Amino acid sequence: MAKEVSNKEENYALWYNNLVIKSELAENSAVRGCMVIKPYGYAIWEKMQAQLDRMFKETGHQNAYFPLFIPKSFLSREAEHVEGFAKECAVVTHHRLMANPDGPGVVVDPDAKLEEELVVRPTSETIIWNTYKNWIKSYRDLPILVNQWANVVRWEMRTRLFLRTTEFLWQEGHTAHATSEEAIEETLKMVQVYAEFARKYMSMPVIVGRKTESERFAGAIDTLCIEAMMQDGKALQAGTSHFLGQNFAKAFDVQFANKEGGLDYVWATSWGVSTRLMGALVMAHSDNNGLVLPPKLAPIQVVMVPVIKSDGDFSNILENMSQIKKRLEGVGISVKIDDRDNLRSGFKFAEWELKGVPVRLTVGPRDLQNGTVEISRRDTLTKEIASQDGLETRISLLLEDIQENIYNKALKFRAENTFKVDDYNTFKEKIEDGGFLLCHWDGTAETEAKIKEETKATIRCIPLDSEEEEGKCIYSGKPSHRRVVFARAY
RNA sequence: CGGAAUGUAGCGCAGUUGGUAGCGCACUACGUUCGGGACGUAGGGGUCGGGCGUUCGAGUCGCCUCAUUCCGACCA
Repeated sequence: MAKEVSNKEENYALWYNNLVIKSELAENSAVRGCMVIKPYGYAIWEKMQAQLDRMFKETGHQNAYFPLFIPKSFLSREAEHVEGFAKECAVVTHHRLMANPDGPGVVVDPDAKLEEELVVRPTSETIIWNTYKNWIKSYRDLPILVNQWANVVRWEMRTRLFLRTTEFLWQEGHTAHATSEEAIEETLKMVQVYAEFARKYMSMPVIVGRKTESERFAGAIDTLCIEAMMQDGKALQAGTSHFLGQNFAKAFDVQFANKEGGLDYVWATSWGVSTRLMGALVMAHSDNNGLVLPPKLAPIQVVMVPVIKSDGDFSNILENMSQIKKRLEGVGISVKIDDRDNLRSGFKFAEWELKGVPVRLTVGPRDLQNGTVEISRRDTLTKEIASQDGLETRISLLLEDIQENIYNKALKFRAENTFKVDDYNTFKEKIEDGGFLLCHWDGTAETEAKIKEETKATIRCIPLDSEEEEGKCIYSGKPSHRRVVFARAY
């Protein structure tokens, strides 16, 4: 099965399907494009969750939980917001089933029609701001720094495993502030948290930037984002942080008494990342042998595979391995001993590589005799024989090295596929090969739309750290002061 | 929502001009193996996505329907 996978390097979905996670659908149901995550895959999400949660708490946030169902009317309070989400909402209209009077099975009880329909949250701004209204009376109640871990549903026309599923898991931060400055600062702070997470933990380089008006979140004044490059050269938006201004406060009438005794509308932000990050992780690092997980997010960091010659040796080897396991666990490394006796070691090697475990230790009769162990690293697929002495330090350093190496590899790939382009013909040629194109743009939505129409490339973001540079718009020739990032995106 | 394809065992598939369901992998048992995806023997597992129709007889033909995948359109 794995051999088949390796022939289709561009088909990341096969890895999802065969290795970690599986897209399954209830037959004959209206459930559409909802993923089922296998335990091993979910463990990766849990690792991400745990780290992000730590980072949110470090920046002063608390977790809370709000309802799954949103009264339909809430959604229409903010004009742009409803426009952005109206076309992809699942709606609850009834609350009861009954035995089918005309045959077997059950039907919706027509008498159980809801007074007001409920929308399954596509995002929680509305229901949260409806709640915040009751929480906020005075400037003393501010800021509110809340995060929610939840599932959301967006009934998009087309799903793509992990990148755009109908139901997905995410976190959404919703903060309320007394001043515009404070909210803007929060927006910036959280996008930087995402960038740090992507770089340090996912080993995935990202560009931090600002969305253009047309790519902005429905209801936001400003949207910041992190953009990553996948191995096929396409861009993937991996996280967003929005400055919502007073839009939602006004829509839900959330005012507070300021220090001066006057009434002000609250300033808001929202920010989120989702299970899309798992798609990013797969597409950023995988190779033809399967997943390559960064050690910091790998559910299993070290897998130990015994090589067995006879039953007698097997128990000796297992004994030796569990000693090593204890030592490694003592320094905080997660270790799995693959003691399945019905599989050959070669099969296990391939299987753990498929699952992306960063380091594999092989112990056989030879090693037992010599006090050695074979160390294989997933990122480079290289092996070496090492002494069992001092293994804790050696493996700890190796895990750090792998973490860094796959980051550098991804960074190098991005650098090799990022180009400054100054004329439109070159742009049209280059964009076919994928990658990021840094170009001048006149700042108009019209130009942006034209380029998208003609090349399918969009402005991924205006990098926050972009330097001022005078130039001419690649499309219109009008003056421009900085380059923006164009790419085809997922 | 447009175009194309697909739906048969857990997974991947075959199934001829219509004749009552098969292969590989996986699974179970036993044995031989084990330093890069082992092999033998014996087993278990199916309302052929669903419905209606044609027919003596439908996995196969017709109509409808549901769902999936890919390409578009759409998409904080």
